[in-house]
Amino acid sequence: MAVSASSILKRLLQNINHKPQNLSSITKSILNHLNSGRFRQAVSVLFASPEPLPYSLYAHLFSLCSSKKDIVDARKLECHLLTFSPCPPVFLLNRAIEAYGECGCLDDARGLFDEMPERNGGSWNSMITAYARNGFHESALCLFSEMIREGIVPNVFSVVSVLGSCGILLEFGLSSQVHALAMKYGHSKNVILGTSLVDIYGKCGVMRNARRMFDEIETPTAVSWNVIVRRYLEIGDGKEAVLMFFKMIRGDVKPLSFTFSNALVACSTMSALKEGMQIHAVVTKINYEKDKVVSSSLIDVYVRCGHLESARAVFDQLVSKDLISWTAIMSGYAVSGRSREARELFNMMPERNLISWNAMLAGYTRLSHWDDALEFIFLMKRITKEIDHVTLVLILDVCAGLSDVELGKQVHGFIYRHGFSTNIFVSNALLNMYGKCGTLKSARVWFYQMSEGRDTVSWNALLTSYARHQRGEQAISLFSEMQWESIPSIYILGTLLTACGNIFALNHGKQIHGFMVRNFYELNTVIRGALVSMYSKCRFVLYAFVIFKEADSRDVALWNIMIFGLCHNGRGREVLELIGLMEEGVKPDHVTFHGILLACICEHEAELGRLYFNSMSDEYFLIPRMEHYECMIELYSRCGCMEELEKFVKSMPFEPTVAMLTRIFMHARSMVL
DNA sequence: ATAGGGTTAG
Repeated sequence: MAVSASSILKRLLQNINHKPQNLSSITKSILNHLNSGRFRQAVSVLFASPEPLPYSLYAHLFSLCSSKKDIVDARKLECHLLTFSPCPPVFLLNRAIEAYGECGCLDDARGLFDEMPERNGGSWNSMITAYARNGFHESALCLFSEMIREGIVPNVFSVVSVLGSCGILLEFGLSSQVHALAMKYGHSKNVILGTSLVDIYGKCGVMRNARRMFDEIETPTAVSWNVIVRRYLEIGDGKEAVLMFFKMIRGDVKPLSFTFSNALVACSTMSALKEGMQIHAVVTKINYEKDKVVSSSLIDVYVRCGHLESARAVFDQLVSKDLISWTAIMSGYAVSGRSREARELFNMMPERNLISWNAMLAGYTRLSHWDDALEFIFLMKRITKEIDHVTLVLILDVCAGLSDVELGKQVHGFIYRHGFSTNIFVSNALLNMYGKCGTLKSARVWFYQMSEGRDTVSWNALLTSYARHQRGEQAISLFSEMQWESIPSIYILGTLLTACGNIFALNHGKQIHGFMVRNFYELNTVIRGALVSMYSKCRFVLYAFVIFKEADSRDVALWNIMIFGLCHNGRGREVLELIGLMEEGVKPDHVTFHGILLACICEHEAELGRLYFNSMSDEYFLIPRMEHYECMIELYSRCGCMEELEKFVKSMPFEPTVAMLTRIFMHARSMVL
């Protein structure tokens, strides 16, 4: 309340100049009470006195009732006003309507509105706002159209008020009409109107219109910028959100703290470190570092970009840390795989809520630390009684990780009893749990119980379980069923390809490949790998090679799949030719060398194998693993290089395993025979 | 006299 009692006093004194008599003692006493913050006494003094007051004092008292949501005193005021002023000015009655609206007493507001002897645009507007403030947006819209029908020309205030309700009801068509009306009456230059139009078109998801409205605003205010950034963020266009933020900075408009966090969240979703850091610089420049909300978003940006230390620095320099900033940094450690440090922070937290508990638990499950997770769940059960769908999903993941279907069934019971079965995340996690535990029958039963509640993720979970448990045929037959109700994701297609490879179902594999081509799925590296692997396993290595060659870029995993595919088909020579072509930037890893050594075995290239084996540690700093030693033993044995073999076994940093000795023995015997 | 946006952690 910018209007203080003393400024009222000043205005009253000016009024008095026209009226020669002195300020009444009643008015003085009321002002006295108001000055000392005794609102109720002020009103009771007023009511006790049979004397009209200056209008500005009534106005002030009404607005105090509004802010205090004091319905009783608002009614007293109206009563006093009407008793002593037979013909009060319209604006005072509008104030009364507002007060009733703020107090949530729509009947009083509407009653007064209907009984007013005379109304102006402000009266309509107060009533419309009263409906809108109390969530009766339909009534607000009805009243607005009634106003138009009565021939009252809406001013900017009415238009803006009614647009607020349109925005909440997502009334795109009506908004356009009101928009047209506003233009007709020449309100096109008003910033606030322009901003609400940006807001509404954005809320209705018509960003093109929103952007056009924004571009038409001559000098957007900080609020206008906030709206456009927020709306871009909401429709998932983080890039444009961030671009607009920087445009705002270039336009020398000081961002609101909301705008900072909106822009930072956009950076988070895109893992845009550079932009995040630039925004951080602006935050520092205009001294917003103390802002808890901005800092929490900043922490999240750094966490998601993998810059945990920067996140920590932001957290450490916060003077007053709250639950959210604590949770943000703790969860940062948890999701980065540093659960020990996360737990230390968790223990240090001055307070925790369900979100903090869930974040810590998620840290354990992300790392597959199932035992820690389980212990934590029991602790959680003991200390906090709270649990929600996120907790349940995590607990089910733990059951799946531990393959503990008995525990999973108990959780299922809990879910049933507490009405979580309709939550799609929970029910999918349950499905996944049954699937991972290998209880495919339960998975299938639950899947059909989900009936209309299931989605693509559910299908994926079921199909993946079948594929993983050597039930490729069933997975493939389910796939055709699935297409009746959902569009398969690229992931599920990958899973199916793997299933086809495992059961040598070349025709099914080809069908899935064809399906992807026909439906313009983008073949990323992972899917390409699945295709290469499927075709190689089905002895169709030529196709595999074409898929491999057609890739725009190849990572080491794709190379490895191709190399193993060739080995699998006895094409060692081609492997040895191919690895000469490994692109710059793709470094061979353990798996690559395993494949190369297999190829050497295939082609009886003992000397070449030795060179590659040595280059592992000499050139690539890879420490050979068990499989590489096994390959070398196999290679030397097969080629009959017994001296090299002996030397090699003696040079090994560990004793040969039984399996190794058996291999050597078998080869030696076959040579003798 | 009356008008717009409304954030951060799982």
